Amino acid sequence: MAPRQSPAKEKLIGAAVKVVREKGFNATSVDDLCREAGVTKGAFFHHFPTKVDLGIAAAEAWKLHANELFGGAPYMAAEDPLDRILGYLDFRRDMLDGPIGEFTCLVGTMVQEAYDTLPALRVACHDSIWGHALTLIDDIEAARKRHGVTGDWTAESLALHTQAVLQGSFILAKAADDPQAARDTADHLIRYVRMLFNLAPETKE
Amino acid sequence: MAPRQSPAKEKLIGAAVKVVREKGFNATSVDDLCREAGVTKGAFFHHFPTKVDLGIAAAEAWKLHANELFGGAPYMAAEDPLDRILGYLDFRRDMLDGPIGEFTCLVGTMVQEAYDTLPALRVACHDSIWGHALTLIDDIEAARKRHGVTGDWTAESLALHTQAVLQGSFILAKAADDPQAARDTADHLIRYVRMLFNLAPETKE
DNA sequence: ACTAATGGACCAACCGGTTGGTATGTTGAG
DNA sequence: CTCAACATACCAACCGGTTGGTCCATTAGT
Repeated sequence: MAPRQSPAKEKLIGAAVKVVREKGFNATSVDDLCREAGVTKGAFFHHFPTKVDLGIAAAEAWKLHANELFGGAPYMAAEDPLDRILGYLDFRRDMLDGPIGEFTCLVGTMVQEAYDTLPALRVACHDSIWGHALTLIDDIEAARKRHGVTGDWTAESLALHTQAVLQGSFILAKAADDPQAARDTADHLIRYVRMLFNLAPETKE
Repeated sequence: MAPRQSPAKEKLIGAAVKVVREKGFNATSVDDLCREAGVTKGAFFHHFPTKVDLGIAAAEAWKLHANELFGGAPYMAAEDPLDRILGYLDFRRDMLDGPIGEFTCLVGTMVQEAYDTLPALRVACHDSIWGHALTLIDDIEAARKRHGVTGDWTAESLALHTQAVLQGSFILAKAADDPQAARDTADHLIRYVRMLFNLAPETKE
């Protein structure tokens, strides 16, 4: 019983998350992944038929990781759904610090390389991004009702917009080799959401 | 004199812009580029010492292309700098249509793969993005003065924010294999800028 | 309880094709 | 004649993936 997933498989997924975020999917070789995971090539192809399949598994693991990380964060305990949304955005902004490979998005990186050439991986990245955005929609809708906010936009499009801004902020951070521009753009996003909900601008500390 | 740059060089840069946008930098081989450009490998390495150098040249060409395209657009004739900004954003949104590889950003794609492994290419991508954002700053600053808008943000950060949102919208379009989500996020950006300048929401047609 | 068969996890060595890059030649304009 | 602009042929390294096998825990037969 207790099948307990084989350690090599988990180690390879973890290695993929780490190395692909640094080097991209195509530039990461199977040997790179095996070296990082501390397993042999035989083990790799025992668990994954192709390199793309590991990418897909990593995208799925990434979605689970995100939903666990953000679903269990302290701000999720707030009673007002708007506070949960603003708490989420603050949390995302404050994450934009330290080494760039440690706060950027695995699936956003992969889908840039895969969208036209590796359709199965593209779908896995889509599911990962949309799956995370989905967790925001209910709170956005609830906050809208609670605070009587109307406007010509949908909860889904705003949820996706937050993800787009964050993905774009990662690109700025990578281009500048500095997370400051990413934080600035996250601040604009926060300002926008506050304006949509008729809140005063964030007070500077 | 009119040295007229050698045709093979121009053709290779054009091929790089096209193929790298579709497949990414690493997945694009030198042979791919030569085939697309209709030149031989000898011509390639006659003009570019390495593949990365072609990437850098393509990033520079991309910046020139962007500044020409947006600098010469009709909305640039508007007298009010705010109208130029809003015209620019509308133009960017309306571009989000057709095949994905034809409206996405070359340097945004490349820098995702290059930021940690190919520093020279990362710098070229940075210069390309920042160089384009720079062209927006003066209008933002002028619009701010003209319309008496204050607020806790800088013209530079807003210019970069517009680029981040667009880059993020490309990722959504690639993930979904559909530009609709990209247009929706561009609409949020437009709504945000209008709110910053105290304008009423865009009227639906 | 002992054993033989089964099958998943894993490994080292290897394979053919592709990669970025080079060496050497050819051509045509000034 | 010279020199830039190409073209042809080639190479060593690396790529994703395959091979044939070992180790070992579980299970079925007796």
